[in-house]
Amino acid sequence: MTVRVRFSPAPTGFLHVGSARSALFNWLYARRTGGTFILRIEDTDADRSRPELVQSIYDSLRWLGVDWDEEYRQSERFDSYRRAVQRFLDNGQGYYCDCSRDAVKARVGENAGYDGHCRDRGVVPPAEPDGGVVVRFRTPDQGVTGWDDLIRGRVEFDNSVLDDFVIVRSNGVPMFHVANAYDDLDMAITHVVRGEDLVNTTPRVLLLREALGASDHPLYAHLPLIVNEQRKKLSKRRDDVSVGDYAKRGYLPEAMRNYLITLGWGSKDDIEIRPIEEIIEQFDLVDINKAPAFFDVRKLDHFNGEYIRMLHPDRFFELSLPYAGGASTGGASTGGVDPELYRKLAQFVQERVKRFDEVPDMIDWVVGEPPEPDDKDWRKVMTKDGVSKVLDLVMERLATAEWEADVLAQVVLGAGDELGVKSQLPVRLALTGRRSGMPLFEPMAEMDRATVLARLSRARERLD
RNA sequence: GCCCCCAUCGUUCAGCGGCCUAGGACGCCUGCCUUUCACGCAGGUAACACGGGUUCAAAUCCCGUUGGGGGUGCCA
Repeated sequence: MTVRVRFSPAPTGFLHVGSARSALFNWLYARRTGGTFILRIEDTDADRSRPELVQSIYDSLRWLGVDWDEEYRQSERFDSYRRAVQRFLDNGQGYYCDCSRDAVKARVGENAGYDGHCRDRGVVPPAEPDGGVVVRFRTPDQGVTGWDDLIRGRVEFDNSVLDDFVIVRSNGVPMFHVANAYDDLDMAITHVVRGEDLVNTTPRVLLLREALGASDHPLYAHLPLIVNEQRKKLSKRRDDVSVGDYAKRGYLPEAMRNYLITLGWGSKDDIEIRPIEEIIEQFDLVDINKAPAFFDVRKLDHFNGEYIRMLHPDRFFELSLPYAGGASTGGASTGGVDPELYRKLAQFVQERVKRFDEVPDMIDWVVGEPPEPDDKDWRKVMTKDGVSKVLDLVMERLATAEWEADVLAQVVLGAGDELGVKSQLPVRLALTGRRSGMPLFEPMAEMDRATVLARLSRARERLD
């Protein structure tokens, strides 16, 4: 039997990292087994689905390198779902119910679900839609519904705790359970890999499948959730979760993909950062962890830095150039950057950024204006003995020195040696506004003499 | 309230009854390298939630406690 898995996002928002990981695990399993990976857009709720978001889901999946073999849209399959529901109605597994929410609550209280009030009342189908009449599914009163979860082991629910749930809304549109059960059956899905937040809907889907005549069920694998630092499920409101936003901030798709996979799964050999081909080779659903995992951006940053350093220099230049002209957070805006100038700086940048959006702060002092030095940095670097003297000497020699990196280094470091003072840091702070950053002299050689001297003398004046 | 699930360093993954005086990675700290920072390299810090069993032997199996999470919609 060939593996068929699906990723079924609802287009109600941008793809977030949790969904992306679900997609990834499905995709990994399909690729590992030579199976089929299906993208199924679950857009049965017209009020909440936004068609234009489907494109953004495509974009995020493609960005991550997740490709799909088949695609379906549930909004195009309503006829099938309605036929399925009609069968339930015909054989008594489904029934009409005209109870309002308040009426149910009045009968059973706040903490209980539906009480089966309309099971045998013979409520008739509404003349027109939206007359407040829904279709419910008759769940068994006894027995258990369960499955052997690939990740969690045996999970069981007493049928007595399962309410007769709604399968068709009062507006005539079938609920996602129906679509889900019908499609998994119709599409011959063999493995359902999805978030743990869906475990409790599984018995409903299982029951629906049986009502649909399924002789067996797919294997289920419920993934542990990705949580924030409060250990709560990642939320679109509270947390930074949109895959697209990470792409914009300068994360590499390979790094994001690799990191996401390490949340809940690890290879036996303890190697985390590795080509996707190796991961595909080693991946198996049964090895996935049960416990929720915290989305640690700092570790993502580390992965990203590693991937950035693995980039061919030309590729790094290409990918980071658009960020180079971005506004810097520390200093003034760098405005548009001359690509030829940036090309010379890129090699130094590549070695020390973890994200592309760190590029502007790295180069602003060469291509634009440096930020005002931090007071603490200033005190630490500039208030040492001899700083004024070194600055004077450096300026004097720089006025006539040959404008070339080696010479500049010699001038600055030489002056320091002669006076027995560390000269690199004061010059760096005066020039770049920061205590750390790229190597000093190569970029400095790309600046013009007047600008360099002006910055040095400005710092020198401040010392008096 | 009811249902379901989870529990190894701060974080993440490894460990699937003896190889564990618990390993890797991120973070943090120290040193080396070095024009600063970063990279790299060499070290260090730090965990089996608790209590009972089972067993010759438990981080690993069972039960309970505690703690955490998810669900409980005419959303998916």
